[in-house]
Amino acid sequence: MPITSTESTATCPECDGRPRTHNGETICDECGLVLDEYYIDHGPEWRSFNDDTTNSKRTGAPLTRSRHDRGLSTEIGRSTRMNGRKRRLFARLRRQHNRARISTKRERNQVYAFNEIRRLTGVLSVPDQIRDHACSLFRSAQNEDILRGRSLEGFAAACVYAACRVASVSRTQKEVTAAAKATAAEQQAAYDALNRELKLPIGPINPAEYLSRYASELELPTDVERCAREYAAGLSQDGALGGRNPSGVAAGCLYAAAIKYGVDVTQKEVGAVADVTPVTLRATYHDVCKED
DNA sequence: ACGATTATTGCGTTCTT
DNA sequence: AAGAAAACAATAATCGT
Repeated sequence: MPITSTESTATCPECDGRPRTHNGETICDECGLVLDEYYIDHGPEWRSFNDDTTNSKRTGAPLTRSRHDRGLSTEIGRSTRMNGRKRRLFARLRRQHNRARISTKRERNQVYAFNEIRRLTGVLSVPDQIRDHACSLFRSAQNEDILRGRSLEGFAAACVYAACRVASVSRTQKEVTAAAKATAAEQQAAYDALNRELKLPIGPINPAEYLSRYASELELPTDVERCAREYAAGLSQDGALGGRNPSGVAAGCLYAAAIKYGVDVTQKEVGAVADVTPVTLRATYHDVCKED
């Protein structure tokens, strides 16, 4: 999905400036007013696999927080004024209608979740392969019936996060939550369930997974990044990072490497991109200093 | 619920200009 | 000497189990 800045034809209600949509947010150029929080994808609809559901229904009330039975429902009422053939006919209709309704609801959920996953992977700019994996995770979740009572948005976010983890292209949970419609708690609940039921092959996060991303955000030279990678490898071999925040470890190694190469950055700056405080960053920085 | 890690805040110290 | 950055300590919050 392209992450582009596009001009909108409408003008900002506050100052008549030109709103732009960027990274999923529509923001006014002039006054910074956020007009639309969510990314609307006008691209061709994307379906995951060669599934045979060709006649998807896409009408009806918009899904809210998807508890199991919210959304549209049409019941065929029971009447005492019928009997005999007619009564049996309507019983059959009711049965079939309910079956059909459940199947379309399931499909609608899937379409909704896929769109959300698609939006998230776009905002977080992760590769298409991971996006597809996230969708396949969601289908597995549906098949295992672990969505019941939990929010769709949470599962969408959790699937994206999980797909990143298994592909070793980690984003922090915070990063995903920030882009997601789900709350942190919903995402957490969904991710826990996903992990528990599907037994995902997820090990501890290697701090090195964050290095290249942080390094490029700080515009550090490749020498520094490579050096930081060595530091991280050394620390993990010594087992010096039990239980530490991997994001903080990455930041510490990056900072240490930058200092060594005489690059001018502050702990505060490095901490900002890694979303940790200078204090936590310092902990591994000191460990690195002890190494040599 | 508990232990460890991390965030936050405040404050004296060190380094730079 | 002044200002910024790093260091340190205490307490609150959070996380993993």
